This record gives sequence, structure tokens and C-alpha cells, in this order.
Amino acid sequence: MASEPSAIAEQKAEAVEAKPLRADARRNRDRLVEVAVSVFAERGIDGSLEEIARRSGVGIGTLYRHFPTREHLVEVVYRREVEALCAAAGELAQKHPSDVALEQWMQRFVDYIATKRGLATSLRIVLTTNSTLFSDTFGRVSQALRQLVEAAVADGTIRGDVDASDVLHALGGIYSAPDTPEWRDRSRRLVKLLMDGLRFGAVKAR
Amino acid sequence: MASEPSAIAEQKAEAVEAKPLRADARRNRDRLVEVAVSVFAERGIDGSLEEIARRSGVGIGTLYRHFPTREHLVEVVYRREVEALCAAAGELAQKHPSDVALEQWMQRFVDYIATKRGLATSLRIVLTTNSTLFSDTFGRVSQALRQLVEAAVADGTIRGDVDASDVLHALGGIYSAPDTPEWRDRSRRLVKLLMDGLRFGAVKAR
DNA sequence: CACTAAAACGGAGGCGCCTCCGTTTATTAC
DNA sequence: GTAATAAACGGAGGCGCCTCCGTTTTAGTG
Repeated sequence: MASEPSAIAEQKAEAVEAKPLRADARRNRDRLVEVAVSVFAERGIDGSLEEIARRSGVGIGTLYRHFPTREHLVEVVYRREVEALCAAAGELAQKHPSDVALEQWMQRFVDYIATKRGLATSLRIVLTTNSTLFSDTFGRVSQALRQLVEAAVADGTIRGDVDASDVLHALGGIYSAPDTPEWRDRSRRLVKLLMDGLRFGAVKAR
Repeated sequence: MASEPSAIAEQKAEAVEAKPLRADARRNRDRLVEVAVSVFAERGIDGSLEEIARRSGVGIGTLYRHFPTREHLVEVVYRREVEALCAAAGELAQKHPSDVALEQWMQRFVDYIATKRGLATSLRIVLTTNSTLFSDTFGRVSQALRQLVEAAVADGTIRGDVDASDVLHALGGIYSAPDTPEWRDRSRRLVKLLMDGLRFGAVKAR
């Protein structure tokens, strides 16, 4: 995993309502989150918190001071990943024609959900329990998607009679039931299919 | 808690696909469930399994042999309580005029949900995770209610243009959000209100 | 009854969770 | 630079989870 590109996003996200942490505290906190990403990825959402502390080189007490419950930590990790996904929208928009950017982002969305396979159930529980988390992240993803769709509609690379909600709705099927073996391939095909539909009748032919 | 009226219901429920347990095993299993009911009621759904084993006078290993996970135990307890609630429908139907039976059963339904206050969140999680459990119990409750409603419609103590689904739907509000202090009273009033509505326009005036 | 195989028992042990509090460190004031 | 103090650290300890396996009990058989 990358080591420090997080601090930027983190800073922005936290700035809302947090007095500045002491330098060592901030360092440890960042490292804990970093490590938590790996451990959750390797062992699932039930990965040991003590392992996270150990690998981060801090005591278990430090972990608990920063994240009073497992859910707090999961939430931060989850928010961070959603943030990264959304940030990718901006980057893709700069590097590619807007229809391609949209397509690539959707494929990345598939990858992102794929990571959550297995975690799906537990994650769904966290999301059920914490509805703010759900609505926040849903909002962020919608916004990222809207940006891409509107750009593509504006420059005519996809048809004009759809909006972000339509596309999000179409992607809904991906979010659910990612527990079958063929899920990933099917999802990739779904994205392509969707793009064909979107390009069909676009102002600017390819 | 009562000591042994469970064996009957239990036997019937389990008979579906279980070879007969050895006498001691059956005894311990029953006792574990019995105790689990109390412990979950006292301490919430996160009550200690070791305490349940201890109070039941068996080793923790025995508990785990019968119920490999906490969820297994929760499920059995939950099914049992739903079963008791549904069984009450038959009893009430014999003892009371059918409209009164319906009303009393609905009040009992309120009591039942009340017990689940606090447990609500965790229980909802179990229900989300285990959809069979949800549909099974939903079905059982519907059936009990249907029996009562149909009887009352048949003998004209409530109006004829409603069915069990309508009533269940009306009770839906009780099931959700039982976490406010006034919940219980409000629910009781709701049931009365509903009964007034049901009696209004009945064939047989009271 | 006595014997035996199969079934059930139960608790020790290893691991993770979480709290509590004595120790260490960064920051601020002089 | 040094002292003081607020903040952060970290791990021991108590508790619960769950597994594993030696011991005990039951239900058949002669």
C-alpha cells in the first residue's frame, strides 16, 4: 500500500471539527488507518485490532484512544476509500475524453466493490447501523458520478436524455449480490453495455 | 421463567430434520435455551454465552456443540418466542369473542415487541443476515393474525372489508422505531384505535 | 446385569476485546 | 535552555469467545 498520500485527503476531511492533534498523535493515527486498510483487506473486516496496533508499532491503548470501537475505525477506513474513488473521477476527467473517463470510472467502481466481496455482509451491517455514513457516502459517489455524466452530456459524447441518477440506478445491480463467482465479469460487461447505450444517439459520433 | 412447557413446541419444530437426541443432550439443550431467554432479556443480545452455560449447569463446550455460533442460539430463542406468540392466538380465540381475541392478541404483540427494545438493533441485524428466519417468522405471525381476523370477520364482530394483510400493515408502525420512551403507550393506543376502526361498520353491533 | 461403542460432557488454553493507569513526550512559558 | 503541564503512549489484566480433547454417561447387546 502507498505510504503517505493520505494525509492530504485526511486533513481536509477532518478539518471540519477537530482541534489539531499533537504531531506524534497525528502520525500514529495516520499510520493506524494505513495499516487498518491492509489488515481489513487481508483478513476481512473482523481482522484483529491488536494486529493493527502491533503492525503500526503502537500499543493497543493508543488504537483505542483514537478509535473507541471497531466501527469507528471501519468507518474511517471506509470513508477514506470512498473518498479515493471519488477523487479518481476528477483525475480521469482530466486525462481522458469525457465518455472514456465515465467508463473507466465505472470500471473502477466495479473494482472497488469487488474489494468488498466477503466483507459485504459485515459492511452492510455497519452501513445499516450507521445511516449517516450511508447517506454521506452515497452522496459523495452520486456527486462524483454527476460530474462525469454532466461533462459527457455537455460535450456530446453520450446522449443527452439521461442524468447521473439514471446511471447510478443502472449501476445498482452491481452493488447488490457481489457474492457469486461470475459477478465481476458480469459487472464489467454490464458497464460496457451501459456505455453502448449511453453513446448510442450521442450528438458527436465516435 | 416456566420450566418445561417448551419441550412440546420444540419437539414439533425440530422434528423436521433431526435424529432424536440422547436424553441428557436434549435436557441440556432445552435448559440452555431456557436460560438464554433470561440472559438475553436481562443483558441484551450480547449477554455472555459463558454465563448462559454456567447458569445452565453445563460446560461452555456443551453450549457450543449445540449452538456453534451466537447467532444459532439467538435464532432458536427468537423462533421460540415467535412460536409462543402465535400459539397464543389459538388460546385467545377459544377464551374470548373473536373481536376481543384479536384485540388482546395485538396488545400481546405490543408486549412482545417491547421486550425487544434495546435488542432491536442487534436483532434487526440478525434478521437482515438471515433472511430465511425473517420470512419464516413473518409467515408464522401473518398466519396467526389471519386466523383471528378471519374468525372476527366471519362472525361479524369486525367489518368485512379488511383482511389480515391490512391489519398487519397497520401494525407495521409498531414494529419500527420502538426506541422512544412513549413508544409503548402510543402503540397500545394505536391498537385500540385500530380496533375501533375495525368494529365500525361491523355487521353485529356491540 | 455387565460390557462396549457411540455420544455427550466440560474445562483448560489460546486469542482477541477493551479499560485503566503509571510512564513518557511534545509543547508552552519563562 | 529549562521547567511545568497537558497530551499521548502502551501494556498488564480481566473478561468473553471458541476449539480441542481427555473423561463420563447413555443406550444398546448378550
